[in-house]
Amino acid sequence: MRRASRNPSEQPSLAERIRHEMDSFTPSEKRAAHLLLSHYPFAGLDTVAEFAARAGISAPSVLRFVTRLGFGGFPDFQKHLREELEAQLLSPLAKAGPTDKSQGAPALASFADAVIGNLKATVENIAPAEFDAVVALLSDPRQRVHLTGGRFTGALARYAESHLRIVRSHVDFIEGQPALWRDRMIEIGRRDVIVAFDIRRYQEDVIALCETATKQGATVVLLTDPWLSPIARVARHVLPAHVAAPSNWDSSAGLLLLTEALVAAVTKRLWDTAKPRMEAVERLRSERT
Amino acid sequence: MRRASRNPSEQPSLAERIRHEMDSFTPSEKRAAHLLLSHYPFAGLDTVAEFAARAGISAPSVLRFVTRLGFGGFPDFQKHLREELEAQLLSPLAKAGPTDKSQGAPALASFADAVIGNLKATVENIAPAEFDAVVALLSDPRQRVHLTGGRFTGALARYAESHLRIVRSHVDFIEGQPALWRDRMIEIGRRDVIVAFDIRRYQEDVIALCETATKQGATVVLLTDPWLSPIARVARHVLPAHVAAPSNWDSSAGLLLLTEALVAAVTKRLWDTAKPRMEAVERLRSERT
DNA sequence: GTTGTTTTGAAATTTCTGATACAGGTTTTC
DNA sequence: GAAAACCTGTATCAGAAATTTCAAAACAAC
Repeated sequence: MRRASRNPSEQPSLAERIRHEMDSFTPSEKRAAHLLLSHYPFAGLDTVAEFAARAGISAPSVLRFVTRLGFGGFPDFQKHLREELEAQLLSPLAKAGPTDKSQGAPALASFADAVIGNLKATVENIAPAEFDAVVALLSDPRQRVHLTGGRFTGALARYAESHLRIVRSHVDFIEGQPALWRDRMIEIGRRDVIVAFDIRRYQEDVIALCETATKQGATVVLLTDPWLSPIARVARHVLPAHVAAPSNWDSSAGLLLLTEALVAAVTKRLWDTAKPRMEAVERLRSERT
Repeated sequence: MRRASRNPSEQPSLAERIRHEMDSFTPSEKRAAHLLLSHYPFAGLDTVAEFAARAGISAPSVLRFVTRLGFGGFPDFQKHLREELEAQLLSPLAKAGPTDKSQGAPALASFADAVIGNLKATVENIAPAEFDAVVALLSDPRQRVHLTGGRFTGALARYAESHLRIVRSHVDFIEGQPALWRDRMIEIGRRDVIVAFDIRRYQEDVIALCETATKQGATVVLLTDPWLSPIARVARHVLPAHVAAPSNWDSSAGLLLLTEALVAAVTKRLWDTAKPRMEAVERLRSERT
């Protein structure tokens, strides 16, 4: 056990220790640990009863947890949290070096760094007017909205659909395979919006779908990577997202960010009609149970 | 709108109020006030007795002080301090993003800030051992991997499936509805891994699926929010992600981050077998064209 | 299956904290 | 200078919170 320096910038934070010992905990202890880490350290400043209730375990389990961490009792534990918090808040260094990426899962941390970089780059490269125009389009109740995507991005289209379909009507998901959408195309026209997700290894069938829809007079919104899918040629609006990651696969986090931001904006804009819809859905869900 | 503006720059801090009302305090109250301000807000987080001793006054005087500030009692007072502290500590993240949110789409920029904050918090709260254990599990060719999720998170499960299915064999997606998976359960056993996505408004059918699978001897991996789905009780591994966003919906970006990081790690680990598989898929795709 | 071990929560117990009543002292006011 | 109003601390109480005990349940090993 080497004796680390006692300098204030160093943080042998309790959180770190917990993370490190996580696998040696019992199931109940893990629940306590997760709760604490998720709201570190505030979750631990409540009473034992409150903490136990939030973690979904019993009070004694909480006590055993803190004892296991080496504290004499719950008050001791809380005192430590307070002191740690105070030290961290007072130390200006703490703010400078936020993430202790020293050890642990370097893979996860560096991956996250890359993704965060993507998000920032994505936001900066989006034309605000373009974003707003898409929001306006998706908020127009007269338009019918269809979502589609490729092998991987299809999941994002589904994600968008599952939210939008609650917020407004006339929302659906179109499978990528031509055989599945060819027939529908006769009904597609000026009042339809196609939101297409398509990134590198652009997918023929999605491209074909958008081209066909455009010919019918539909409006195409494209979410793609910075190299732009060929769909950009026919798309009315294009929102590119950075996708590079330290992986053999691209990261879709930027696309998800745009998707969620769009959904949030549309929900806000249609709030008067969206709210009762959301409540109705909630009611139906509870009835089923 | 019940809640006053949540804007971070605003500071209706209790400290400010105390400073303002300072001259209307009695001598004892002033001592209490000074102590509190000198170590704000930590001095107030101790017990009444401790606080009284440090301030050099009696416990009842402390009680009168907090009552005078408008709190129902000492616990109320402490709760307020904790909440204020928490809000203050979390806000720097929001400010951190110096993206030029001045113009056009402030919605997008602030949304991105919140998401980035989520990602950081998510990474910090993941136990490396837990992450690694999940990677090992998903990299085990003897295990069969099944992915599932709820209304919204189902899309993430599909996203994971579409990647994993290329990297390794025995990967599939299970629809949430019990009618669709009940039959399959007879084949689920010790050699099966269920990766479940479940966030707030935890979904009964997904919970039921995991419980059933656990009884059959399967291993459950759970990706959830910090409040932990009930599935955590039966899950072998739990990876929580922060989901709060300035929206009527939660953000799944943290879950996506974890998903992509897992896929990246598994791909790397299984690279020897994954590479030929990926090439084969590529070949098939080009042939079809 | 059966046994031994570990984990867990309900309930009883103990400790301690926050709250209150009251009396002594101080300042204010006429 | 006396009375009133006001602070303040001591002693005490009520209640809540942490802790311990113990038996049931889950789990693992055989």
